[in-house]
Amino acid sequence: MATDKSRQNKDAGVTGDEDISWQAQKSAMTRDRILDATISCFINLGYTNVTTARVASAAGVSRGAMLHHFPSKTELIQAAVEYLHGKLLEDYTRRVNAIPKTKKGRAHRRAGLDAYWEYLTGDLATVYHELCVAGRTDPELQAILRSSSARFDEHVHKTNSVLFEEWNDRGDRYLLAMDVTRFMMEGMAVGQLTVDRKKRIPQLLDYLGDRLEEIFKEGDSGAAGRHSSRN
Amino acid sequence: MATDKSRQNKDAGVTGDEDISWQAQKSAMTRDRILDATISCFINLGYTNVTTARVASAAGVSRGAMLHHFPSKTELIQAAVEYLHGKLLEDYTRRVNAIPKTKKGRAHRRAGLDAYWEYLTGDLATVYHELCVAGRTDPELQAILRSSSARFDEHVHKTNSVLFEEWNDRGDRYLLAMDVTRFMMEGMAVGQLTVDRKKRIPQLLDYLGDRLEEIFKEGDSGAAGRHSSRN
DNA sequence: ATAAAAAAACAAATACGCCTGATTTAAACA
DNA sequence: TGTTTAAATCAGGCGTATTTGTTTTTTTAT
Repeated sequence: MATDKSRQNKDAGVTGDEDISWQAQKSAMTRDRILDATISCFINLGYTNVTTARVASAAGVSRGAMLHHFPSKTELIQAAVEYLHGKLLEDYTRRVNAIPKTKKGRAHRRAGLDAYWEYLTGDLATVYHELCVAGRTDPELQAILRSSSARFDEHVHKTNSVLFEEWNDRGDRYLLAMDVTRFMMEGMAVGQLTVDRKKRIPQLLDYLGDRLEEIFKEGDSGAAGRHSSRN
Repeated sequence: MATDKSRQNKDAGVTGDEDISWQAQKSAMTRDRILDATISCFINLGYTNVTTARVASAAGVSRGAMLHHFPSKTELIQAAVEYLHGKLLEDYTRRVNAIPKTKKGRAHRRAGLDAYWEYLTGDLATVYHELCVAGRTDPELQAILRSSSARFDEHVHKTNSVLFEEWNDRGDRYLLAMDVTRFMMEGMAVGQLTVDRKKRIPQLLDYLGDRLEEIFKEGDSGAAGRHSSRN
């Protein structure tokens, strides 16, 4: 993977300084187009219904061309999963950064919850969840996911540290808040897969937000009022 | 294999009231054996890797015999899903009924949480979740699931009404408690699919139990009630 | 001109549904 | 009661369709 096609600049003095040949650019473009098409197929068809022919059709290339870039389906899936992780990170950070900087304190944290919810119910996270489920009985996919998810979790953790920076020195309470948030919202996202429960979602988000405030409030006023998280 | 020839009731006029022929019994037995094998294949192979040949092999019958009972794979899946729902109900009610009758009040409700957790992390619920995920891009499976899940949800609701009978006249608070419980625990169960988080699970269950008590305590004594949870 | 990139044809494997044949059971009948 | 007939249950093979990977051919860029 990561087949860098940027050689043949050895001594071609004629075209000289072009260390990235135009052919390599085009190749990389079709490669990305194929990966994008794979993600689209994940979204539209589901992981199990993805075939190399459908991906090639969606990408607008022939199967032969695709097999040239990805010699086997396994390598295609592997590259697509890494690509998906990158898009997940970009999606998540984009939503978080879209929170107005004017929001502070509780409103800021609540906006973080909403952003996380939008992220979780988006197509990318849905597909990622589907891949995790499929990985239960697909050791190959499981290995691919495991190798990529470590970096992903680390980056999310870092982003959350920024989001909840006023709290990330709380140790156990911080972990509890993260777990409660993640699990409850993931459960809500999964539950929405089957039945439409949009009406109760806002209420549940409100409730979750209140509980998070509570978790850290208790830690605050329990000992002494240090580190006021009011803003 | 397993051909128990227990049909010497041929002329035993004493038991003459057998209006169901022994052939029908045997047929129903192989039918159930096939359905059990299908569930096993769901568990061991995953929904997408289930083929008619594997099911027949696991059931110990030939594909021809299976096609006699289930003319197409779709009908097999449909019957297996209904069968799975029945087993899910039986599993859930068995765990709930296994709660010692000596437990009362808060301890009883907490035992209900544990039972629900054991149920959610069991093989059957895991497979059911997998089917729901696969149904996203499989309209046929989605229709099958929808037609069966209604009765299932209704029965679970009834069981929960017994479990939390002291609260099932609370309207909104009851719905909130059910949603919070279900979503958070489902999220925990899903999260455990990928990463092993067994260490934090008890703490989270404790937290969830406390929040449930809190929800109804507040509703009990208005805005002031913060007393210890009594029966 | 050469080598990469793209397209298309080809071969192998798998899975589903259908068909025929064999065995067992229930019923009909002398 | 014993025999025959019909129906159900079961076993296995065959053809078709789909998918994958390989190979061959054509196009394109350097």
